[in-house]
Amino acid sequence: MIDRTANLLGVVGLAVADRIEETARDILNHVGETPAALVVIGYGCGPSNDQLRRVLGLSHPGTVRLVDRLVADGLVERREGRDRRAIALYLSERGMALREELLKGRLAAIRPLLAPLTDAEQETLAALLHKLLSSMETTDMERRSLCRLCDDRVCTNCPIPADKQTPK
Amino acid sequence: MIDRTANLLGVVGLAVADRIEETARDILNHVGETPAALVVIGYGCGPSNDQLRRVLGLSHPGTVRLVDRLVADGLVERREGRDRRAIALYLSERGMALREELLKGRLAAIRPLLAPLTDAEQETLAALLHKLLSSMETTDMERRSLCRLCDDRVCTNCPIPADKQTPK
DNA sequence: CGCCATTATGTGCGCAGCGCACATACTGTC
DNA sequence: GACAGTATGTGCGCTGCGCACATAATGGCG
Repeated sequence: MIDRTANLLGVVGLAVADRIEETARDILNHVGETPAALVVIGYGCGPSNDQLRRVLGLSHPGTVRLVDRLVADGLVERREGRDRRAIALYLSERGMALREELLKGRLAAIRPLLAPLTDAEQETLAALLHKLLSSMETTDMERRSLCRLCDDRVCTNCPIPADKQTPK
Repeated sequence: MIDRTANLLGVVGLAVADRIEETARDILNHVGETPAALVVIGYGCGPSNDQLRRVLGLSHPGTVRLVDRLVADGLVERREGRDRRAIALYLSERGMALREELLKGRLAAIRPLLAPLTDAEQETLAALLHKLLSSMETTDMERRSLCRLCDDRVCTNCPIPADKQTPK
C-alpha cells in the first residue's frame, strides 16, 4: 500500500518538477540550478560562491561558471566579500525582476494542479505535506537545498526552518 | 492559502524529483530522459524511435542519440519495425535488469518521505493525489509522459489511464 | 618575521545531454 | 513513376556540469 502512495507521489513530483523547469526555461533561458541560484542570491545576504555552492549541491567550478552566466546576463554582481579572497553575490535590478517572475511563475505552474481540490482538501493536503516535510531528518544545509526555489513570503509556518538570512 | 499549499507541493515535488534523479544516476550512470526511456521501452511493445520521442518530450535527434547511448551500453536493441524505415526498440537482458533496479530504486527513494505518516494519513494522501492526477486535463500522450517513470505493477487503480501496451 | 596549511576563487579541458538544420531511406497514392 | 509524407540517422554547436590544476588571501605557529 505504501508503494502505491509512493508511486503516486512520484508521478506528482515529476509533474511538478517538469512544470517548474519549463516555466524557468521560458523566463530565464537557463535550466539546471541556475533558477535556484537566482532565488538563493535574491535573499540579499550576499552569499559567497562557496555558500551558494553548498545550497545548490554543485561542484565549486560548476558554481563559478553558473555565476559567470548570471553575470554575463546582467542579473548578478560580484562584490567584495568579508575577505579579499571571498566574494559577495548580489542581484542587479534586472536580476530581482526576473527572480520575481520566477517565483510567481513557479506558483502559477503548480496552482492548476491544485484547482480540482476543494478548499478543505487543499488544507488537508497542505497539512500532510507539512508533516511530511517537517519530519524529514535533514541538516541545515539540506533544508536550504530543499527550499532553494521557495517563495518564502507565501511559506507561512515553514516546515523546514533554516535561517535563510545567515547562510553559513 | 492556495499558494501556501502550492509552495509546499513545490518543495515536495522538488525533493521527490531530486531523489529520483540521484537514484537513477547511481544505477544507470545517465540522467535526463535516459531512465525514462528504459522504463518506456521496457513495456515490451517495441516502440519506434518516434513513439518514444513523443513520450519523452525530446526532439527527434535527441532521441536517436539517447537510443545510441543505450545501445552502446548494451541495454537496448534496435530490431526491425513494422516498416523497413521504422525500428522497434527492445530491452536486452541487462536492460531489463537495470529497469527493475530503476523502478525499485525510485520507490525506495520516495518511501522514506512517507514513513512519518500514519497508515491512515498515507491513504488520505493517496486519495488526494489520485484525485489531483485524475482531474488533470491531458492528452493521451501527456498521460504517458506523466507515467514515464512509473512502476505500473504497484499503480493499482491508475488515475491516468493511458493504454501503455499500444503506444500510437 | 617567514613558513605553511587552510580557505576561497578562477581556468583549462573534457563530457553528457540535447536541439537545429540537413541528409537519407522507405511508404503509399494518384 | 513522380511525389508528399513518414521515419531514421548525421554534422555541428550549445548549455550545464565535474575533475584537475592554478592562483590568491588568511590565520596560525615556530
